[in-house]
Amino acid sequence: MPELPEVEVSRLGVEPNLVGRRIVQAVLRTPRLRHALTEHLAASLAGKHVDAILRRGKYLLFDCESTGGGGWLILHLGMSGSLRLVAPGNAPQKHDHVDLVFGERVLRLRDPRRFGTLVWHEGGSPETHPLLAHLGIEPLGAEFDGDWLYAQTRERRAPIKPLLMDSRFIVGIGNIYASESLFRARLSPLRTAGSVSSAEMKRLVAAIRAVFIAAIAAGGSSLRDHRHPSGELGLFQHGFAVYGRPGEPCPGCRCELARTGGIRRIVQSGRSTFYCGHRQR
DNA sequence: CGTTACCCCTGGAGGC
DNA sequence: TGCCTCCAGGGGTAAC
Repeated sequence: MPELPEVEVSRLGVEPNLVGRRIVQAVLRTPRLRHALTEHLAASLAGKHVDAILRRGKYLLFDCESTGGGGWLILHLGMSGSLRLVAPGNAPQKHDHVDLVFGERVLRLRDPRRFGTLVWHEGGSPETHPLLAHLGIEPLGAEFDGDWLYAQTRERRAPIKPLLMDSRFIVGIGNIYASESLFRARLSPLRTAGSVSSAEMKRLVAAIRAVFIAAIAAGGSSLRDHRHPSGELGLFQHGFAVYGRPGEPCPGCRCELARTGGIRRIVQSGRSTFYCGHRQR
């Protein structure tokens, strides 16, 4: 579910409420998500002071290094995970697997499909953890620009859309925002990465940034489970140009539905891709 | 290299 | 009402 914008919205929601506070207790109600939720994990979290909450790709990183026996909590929301801030005593609902109790407030993880991840990392930077060690470039970072993307893709014969979703290459772009970014850049998802020109790559970088910035500002996309930690719904799903709109007129080719056939749905690497074959070349 | 199949899970939508 | 299939915002592996 959550792609970079939803994870960043979650981070922005929890950061001002939790940084500087101490985890009194970790309540683990489910034996495992993607990884086991052990007594060791609960014991490691108890008593830790949260110094900062960072994001790397779709991972949230809770910096707890200042406490004795310190380390990092590494959290991934998987396909259906969401974070909520609730009051102590708030009754957990189905799929509320984890509570981090911070005294007068509780950080609650809900994840129906349980593809999420919660692990404790000791021994320095979380970048050394196997889950993070091979992650690619940050799309909102300064090093990511058209020149970088162009240079990195010259020998790539894979279609551009699945490449955008490859976290070893670039992080944070999931199935929704890959389609939305390519639409904004007017690039076909079927183009091989190596065939995309320098000017087109510049357009693509600008499109990815613009879509992410707009989505974060809108509170992310709430298709099923995503919420702002305060409980508010994200609104960006109303701003999708192509995702989930097969057969609808392309918002860039208005009044030409009969000629263009509207938005198409195809499957690439097992995932749905939505695009306008008329506008995106 | 790159693609496919399959796995981890639950739930919603739609056909019958 | 039930039962069936397909689909879903992620990511990992093995096989071709």
